Amino acid sequence: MARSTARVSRRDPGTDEPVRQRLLGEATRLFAERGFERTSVQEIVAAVGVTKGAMYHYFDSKDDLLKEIYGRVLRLQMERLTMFADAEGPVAERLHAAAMDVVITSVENLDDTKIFFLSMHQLAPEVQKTVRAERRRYHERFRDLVIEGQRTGVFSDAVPAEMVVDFFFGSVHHLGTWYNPDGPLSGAEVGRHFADLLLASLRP
Amino acid sequence: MARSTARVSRRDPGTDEPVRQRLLGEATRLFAERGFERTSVQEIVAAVGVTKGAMYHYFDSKDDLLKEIYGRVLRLQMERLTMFADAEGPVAERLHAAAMDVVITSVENLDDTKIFFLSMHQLAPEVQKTVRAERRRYHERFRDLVIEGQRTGVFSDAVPAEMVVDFFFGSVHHLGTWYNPDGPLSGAEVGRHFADLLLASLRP
Amino acid sequence: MARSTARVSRRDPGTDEPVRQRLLGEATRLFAERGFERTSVQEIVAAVGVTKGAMYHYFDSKDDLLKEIYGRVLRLQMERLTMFADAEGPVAERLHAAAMDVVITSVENLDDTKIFFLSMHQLAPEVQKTVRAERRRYHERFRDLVIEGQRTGVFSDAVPAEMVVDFFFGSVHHLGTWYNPDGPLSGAEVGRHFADLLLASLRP
Amino acid sequence: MARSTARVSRRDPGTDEPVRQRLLGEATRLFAERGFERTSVQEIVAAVGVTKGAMYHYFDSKDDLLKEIYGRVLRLQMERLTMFADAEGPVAERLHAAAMDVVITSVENLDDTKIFFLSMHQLAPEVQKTVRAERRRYHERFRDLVIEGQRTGVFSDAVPAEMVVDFFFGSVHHLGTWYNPDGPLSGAEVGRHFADLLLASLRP
DNA sequence: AATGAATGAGGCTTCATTCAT
DNA sequence: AATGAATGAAGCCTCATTCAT
Repeated sequence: MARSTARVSRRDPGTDEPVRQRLLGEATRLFAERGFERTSVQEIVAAVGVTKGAMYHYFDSKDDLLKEIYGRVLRLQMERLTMFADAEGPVAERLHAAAMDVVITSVENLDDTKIFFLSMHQLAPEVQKTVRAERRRYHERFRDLVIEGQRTGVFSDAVPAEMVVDFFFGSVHHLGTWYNPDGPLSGAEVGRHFADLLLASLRP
Repeated sequence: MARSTARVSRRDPGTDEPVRQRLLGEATRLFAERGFERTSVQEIVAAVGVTKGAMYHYFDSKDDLLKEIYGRVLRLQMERLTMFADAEGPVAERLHAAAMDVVITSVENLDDTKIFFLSMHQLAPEVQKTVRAERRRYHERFRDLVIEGQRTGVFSDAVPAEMVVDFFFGSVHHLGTWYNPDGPLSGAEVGRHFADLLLASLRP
Repeated sequence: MARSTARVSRRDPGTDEPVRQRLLGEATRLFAERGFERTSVQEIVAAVGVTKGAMYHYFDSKDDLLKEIYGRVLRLQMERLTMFADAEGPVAERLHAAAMDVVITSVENLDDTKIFFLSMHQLAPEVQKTVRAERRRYHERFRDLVIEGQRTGVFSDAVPAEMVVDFFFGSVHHLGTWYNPDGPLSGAEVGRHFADLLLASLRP
Repeated sequence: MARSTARVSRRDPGTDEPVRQRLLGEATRLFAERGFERTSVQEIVAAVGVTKGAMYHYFDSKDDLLKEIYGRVLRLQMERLTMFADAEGPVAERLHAAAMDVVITSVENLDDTKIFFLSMHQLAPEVQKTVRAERRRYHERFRDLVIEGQRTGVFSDAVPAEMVVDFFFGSVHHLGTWYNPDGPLSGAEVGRHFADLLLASLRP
């Protein structure tokens, strides 16, 4: 029940009013916990302590809430990937760091991770398209690291880079299904293992 | 009222009534296409060409339809895994074959794959528990193969077997998200790549 | 409060179920009494003694109810006009009879008359177009009688036939605004006066 | 809270605040275009470029806006009728002029004409009563002209004066339904035709 | 003179399910 | 084996209005 997205409110201090952020926060928590369709607007506003009208003052619709959540996730993930991919150092190190980080971030915002693949259907077709396009760009950025390593002979090219990326991100996205924040493994530990597996599978 | 589930076992194509199977088939297609909650009973029966009464003759509820789908998937996957795991030959070969097969089967029944992780929320809590338990047994059977290899020194034990399995199945389950049957890659090709990556990551 | 549309149920005996007709009847009464927007679906079904679900079993939406009412009115009026216009006899007599009849029918179905011009806005654009087209055909049929009289010299052509028709039907349609069934004037009396005025204004 | 209506009398273009007039103007346009209920306060203020608070500063309520519109129409029409009825000259000429003028005025303020009969339902009962009373006085003033002509033998009394007036005004009020300012007919032309028809129908 | 956040009531509609036949 | 009418609960959303500033 930890509000996984608490860090988001730091995003734009000054502009973000409390109520809007609280609505987004509770919506995230509830969508992750019981799914978009099984969460009623009534439940969200009750959790925040306002009325429906307030929600419709800040958001166009229930779908709009979801859209905002997707936007937030996409923005955050791309930011972090760029940071690691553009760093200095050997490609193997950069890939390992980026891989570890996406696991850690996914675990820190586990609600977002759950929602991302559970609720794609609920987005309006055109929004879905935007999300997928943004997602593709993200994958491509990651894939380029693999290709870079393959070209320089650091990584094996037995399996196409594209597929390596799909393989890896499938694992990451499914963290929402099984990872338990109260369990024995920290996000960093899982991240290290996942990154190790990725790098191991790429050894020439 | 509960005439339905009793019949499930006689799934021989010749004995089974067409209507029941067609209902299950269309439900699977529609749940995969647009999600459980966004599919109405009306749409399912319309797709089959019968009325609601017919559906409620064969199934207790809309949830019951979903339960049947889960049952079918779990049964099939366990059957196939057992077949490959219990075969003769070196553990590396058996693991590779099982890994490839689960990909191929997931791709052949892509709708089932999509539904499995999309609709877990919709199952009644006790059914969810059963499904998770069955799923755990499945993972354990797979994990045992990895452990066997680690114990015999064929596989590295740098990463815990449990985690290797979670890593691998995350990738498999996410096939529903990106795999396109009309695309350039056959299920067998993806299966081979995935199995190769798994084995590569386990090299000592 | 007389159900002005009672005669409609004779339209298709055998096919029309009681509930559907009763819904249409109460909707007509209430739309005329307080306007479409100020009548809630709840009020309609309460007046009939069923639940909302029943209404949505027979009609697609509240708008659909209105559409049906328009269809009924248009059908009835065209039928009657055709009957009088196609009769035997001098054109002056036929026009007088048709004019009288439209007044009598408008008064007998006063609720329909009120609704017709009050609720055009509420129809979906495409339905509105259909209604207007049908209405135009009706006017043209009437106008043709005037033209026939003008061509044969029975009527003056000082004012264009088109305008004579608009002039006359404005009066007819506004009956809903002032006519009181419990007042001193019968529909036939008003009809005679209106028809007399029409014919008088057409004297050469 | 009731600061608004006091101001109505100072309608001199120079003294009046722009905002109040613009609100009334856009409200008139929108009510005519899509009906009172289908126009939201939000749409009105957006069209003017202010916020809701501004509207509630000048008007007590949305209904108050409508009341003002009715008041404006009633005042204007009575003013003009009085002008023509009290003029010099034979009654036939005065009636013809008054009849023509009401058509021209109705066409010049076509939005008002549309609203008048479309939105009567939306007025509070007591306001409705006032409007109807004022309207009756208006009709009576017109009817008196007809009676004057009938008594002096200039007009036929085959049809009661009351009915002649209802007949004529039905036509006038319905202009909002069909008259198109961009069409081939000017208001004056329609006015002449309508007045001619009225006079023709009254020929002894 | 005007804003913008927030309310609260009410509206339309969807839908899984039941039941008599 | 199957129909079709009907229910009842719940859901999303709109909107006129208020109020502190």
